[in-house]
Amino acid sequence: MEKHRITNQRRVILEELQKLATHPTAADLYKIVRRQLPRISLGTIYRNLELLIRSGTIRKIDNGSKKARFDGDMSNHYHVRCHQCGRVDDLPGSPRIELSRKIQGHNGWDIAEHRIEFVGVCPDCRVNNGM
Amino acid sequence: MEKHRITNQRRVILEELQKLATHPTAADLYKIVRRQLPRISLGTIYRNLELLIRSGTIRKIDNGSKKARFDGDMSNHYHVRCHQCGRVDDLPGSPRIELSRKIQGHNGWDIAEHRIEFVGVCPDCRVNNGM
DNA sequence: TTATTTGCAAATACTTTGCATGTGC
DNA sequence: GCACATGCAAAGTATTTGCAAATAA
Repeated sequence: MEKHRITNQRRVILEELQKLATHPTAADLYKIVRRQLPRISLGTIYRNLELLIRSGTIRKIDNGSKKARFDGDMSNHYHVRCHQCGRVDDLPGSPRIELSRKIQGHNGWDIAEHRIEFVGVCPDCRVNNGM
Repeated sequence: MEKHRITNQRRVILEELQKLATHPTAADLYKIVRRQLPRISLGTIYRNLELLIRSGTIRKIDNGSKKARFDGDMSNHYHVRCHQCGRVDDLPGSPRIELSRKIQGHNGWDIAEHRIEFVGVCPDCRVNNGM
């Protein structure tokens, strides 16, 4: 098992991520954390996010874009992503565990989990579109 | 509406993609198409994939990795992704259209579609893991 | 003390783009 | 003929990494 220290950088990164419901990108988080730690580097953001993922404290959201987004809420939930601006919101309601069970063993695959992502247009973009 | 020509490059790229059930990356497809068109460039692969997506002929699969994968099968289906090697297979069974309907209108979102991705370990990796 | 972590900068990986040339219609 | 497409190389964007200095335990 890896030995992890509680550095200021690590603590602030995690605190800020857990404070947000907005699933920030690494660059978003960099901007936010720099308000408290102006000398932190983007490399440190990435290294700590990676480490926090490995330790099961946070998770990375696979969204269509090239930029990864991060989620400090480890409870099981689904996401809805805006096709236009990339914003990701949480959805209420608990996951359908039976979905994974149903697929289990299909063609020799060992299924651990499933993700559901709804894709649409967020309220802000709807307004901007003039709807 | 855009005017598209049927170039050799475009035709071969589409044919090869539709021939495959393996959801290749752009680089995979580049390697395959070069067997027929040795002078094709990777830029042309990307430009044509992009154009074919815009015209609704193929689709991009959002998988966790940094490399995009492409799917020449536009029928509605779900995917299963290998956590270890990145391989993506199709799953049988038709999508649960009622899922999107159920979410529709949540918090002002306009939902167009949903995506389900199962994540696990593929048969090959299971064998390599000694299971 | 000392193994881990950081800041910085350079490197990497994938994708996109500018431009002169080529080609489908 | 000419608008669209290609090949090539350079640029762009997100992320990762090497290394000397800093620091938590």
